[in-house]
Amino acid sequence: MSEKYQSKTRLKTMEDLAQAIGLSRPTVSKYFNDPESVRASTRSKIERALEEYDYTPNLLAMNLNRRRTRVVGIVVPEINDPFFTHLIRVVQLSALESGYLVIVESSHGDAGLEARAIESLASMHAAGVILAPLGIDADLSRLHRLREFMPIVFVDSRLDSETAYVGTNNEQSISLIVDYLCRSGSPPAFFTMPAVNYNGIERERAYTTKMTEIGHEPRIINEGMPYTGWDFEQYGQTAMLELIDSGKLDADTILCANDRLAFGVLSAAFKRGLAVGRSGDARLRVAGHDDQPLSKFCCPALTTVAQDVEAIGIEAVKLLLDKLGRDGPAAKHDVERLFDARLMLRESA
Amino acid sequence: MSEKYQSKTRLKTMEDLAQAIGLSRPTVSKYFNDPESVRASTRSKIERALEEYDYTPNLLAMNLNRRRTRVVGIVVPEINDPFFTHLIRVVQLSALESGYLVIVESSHGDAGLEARAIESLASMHAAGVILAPLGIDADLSRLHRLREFMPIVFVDSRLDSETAYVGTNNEQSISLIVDYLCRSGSPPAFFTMPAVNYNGIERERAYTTKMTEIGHEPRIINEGMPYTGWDFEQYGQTAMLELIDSGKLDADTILCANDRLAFGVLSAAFKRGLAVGRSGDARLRVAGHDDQPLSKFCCPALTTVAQDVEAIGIEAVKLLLDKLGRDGPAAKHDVERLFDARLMLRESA
DNA sequence: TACTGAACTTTACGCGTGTTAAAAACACCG
DNA sequence: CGGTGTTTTTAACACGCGTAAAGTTCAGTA
Repeated sequence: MSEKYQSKTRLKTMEDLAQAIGLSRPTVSKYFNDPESVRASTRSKIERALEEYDYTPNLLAMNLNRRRTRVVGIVVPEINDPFFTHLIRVVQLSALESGYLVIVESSHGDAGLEARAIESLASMHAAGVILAPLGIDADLSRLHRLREFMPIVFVDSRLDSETAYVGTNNEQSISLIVDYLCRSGSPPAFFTMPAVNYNGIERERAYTTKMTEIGHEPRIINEGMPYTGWDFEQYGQTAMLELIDSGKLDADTILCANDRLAFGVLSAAFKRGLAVGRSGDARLRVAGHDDQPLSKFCCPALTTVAQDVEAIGIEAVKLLLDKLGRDGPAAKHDVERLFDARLMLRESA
Repeated sequence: MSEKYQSKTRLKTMEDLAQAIGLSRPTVSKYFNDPESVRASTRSKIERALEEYDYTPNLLAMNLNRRRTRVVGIVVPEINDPFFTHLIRVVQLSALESGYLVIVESSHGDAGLEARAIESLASMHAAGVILAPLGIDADLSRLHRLREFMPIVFVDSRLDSETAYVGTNNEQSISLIVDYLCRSGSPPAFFTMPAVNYNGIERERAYTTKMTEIGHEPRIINEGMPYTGWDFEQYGQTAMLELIDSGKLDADTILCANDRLAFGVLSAAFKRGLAVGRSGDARLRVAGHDDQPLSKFCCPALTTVAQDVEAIGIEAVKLLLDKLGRDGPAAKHDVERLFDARLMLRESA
């Protein structure tokens, strides 16, 4: 009866709990799967018992023999990237509300680990997976097979045009920042990102299209300085230093394909004593894309466009859970949901 | 026979696989639990079949009825913090090598979620948990009860002196950087961190002790500007701006309790046109603690001490797995393993 | 060849819960 | 009070694999 946690007696199985209440196990089981499915008086009996005893249903056993498991996976290519951790956070909290267990897996940039993570989720009959794919390196045919019997929602970067996808409208976001940059100064050159996924390609194309459309010459400033991998800041710094030192930096304004590149670019400019910003004495403007947590603490604070991570995460969960509702695992015409980005006007451009 | 993945026929249960090979299920089961435990000829038969068929054992079923589960949890207070994501990465890769499934949980700064995460791990009889506790807010008595029947290794911040702990030797790390700062310029004032866990307390104490020891007056520069929460950069910036604007900034050198505070401090200094660094014209030096991924891309690049995250993660896993080896879940005299930090000399101090 | 120990098969139970079908108990209503 | 529809109980099987015991086959040795 005591309110203190430590005095609650621990019950191991649902059977024990049922017996302590004076109900049958199936009834208690029904309660756990949907509290509304039992009579109100029964419900309050169970809930009173849950106050008094310390019982947590065994997640492994719970999900072993369900028609639809209450497990969803989220697989990200890199857990060191703040964008993905933010996404994980949103997905986890949002799925928790619907009573789902979220299994977080990271590929750590390795295609083998990505495959392994998905395999592992499949093995436990996860109800579905939210997948931010590695991109270029991912095993497409394998994913397509998986899609047959496990709902997948892609986020961040899409692999094909058939599967459900939630992400940022790169055309809108790039257009937004290009517009702003052109309005407020000289048209931007584009600092493109290492080819890890289709975001880079999409954004570069969006840039080119937009620039042409408004009558400017598009220019990729780091053309022919190829690099693959997720070490964006380092690449941004190295490439920018090379540009400055070789005297080939012939742009007043640089739009980076993502903020992490911009961090490197800003640090290179600082190292070489190049003032960045839109104030009088600065000769260079730098803008980014994504609005990472640290972007507002850059020196100078980074002007960028903010992806609506909250919306993306919540929508991805919603979409996945919807797919679970409809019984057919693979609907033919899958949804695509793109969210607009917001301009974050700061000091760097 | 085809090498192509998509042509492999998928087998659902271990029984199916055993039958396809012509072995009994228990033998195949033995193989999965320890490939060395079956005859070499049998092993190669199984491995050939695994090439030919697509089978992954069901993780839920596998761990439901084991004496010791092959599941370990890692619980972190904040998944948005690069230190923890790095730790997760190391732990995950290291545990994977030993055949363990790692379940990643984040408290998202909330004590209720932390309790829930641990409860959930306990419910699936996780073999053990690596826990970076929320700290101040954590429910100590609950954790002590848990410790009775589930091995726990604390990392990053300790809760008591009884339980296994792996972390950084804050005395050494602070001593190291204080020494350097005193040697190379005026003695540092200390920018302490919000009271989220014992790291802050330990580091502040280490600072005071060291300063006294070498004959300098210790000074906490943000004394009386209290704040709780994990939003370190923002706090660092706000507090520093206040210090500058009120004219109370009477220090040449600032040692921040962690890098994230330093990011905020640097950005505040930049905003106010205060040059930071150890070059001629700079009047202020700033140093940090942790060496986060972005620290080398700060403007100026942040001088700091690097925690040995790799070593900490690997040791935590090793310690946990060792505890699992010995049968008693709670050894009385638990180990404490502290790792030294390395000085990362950059431009900011 | 007989012997011995290791490896394997057979058989069977267990893990903790989901799920079902039929029977029993209950609540509500006229 | 009897009838009706809803809840709950009972009983049983299922999920996929771990594990144990006892019997069988196999390899290597005396």
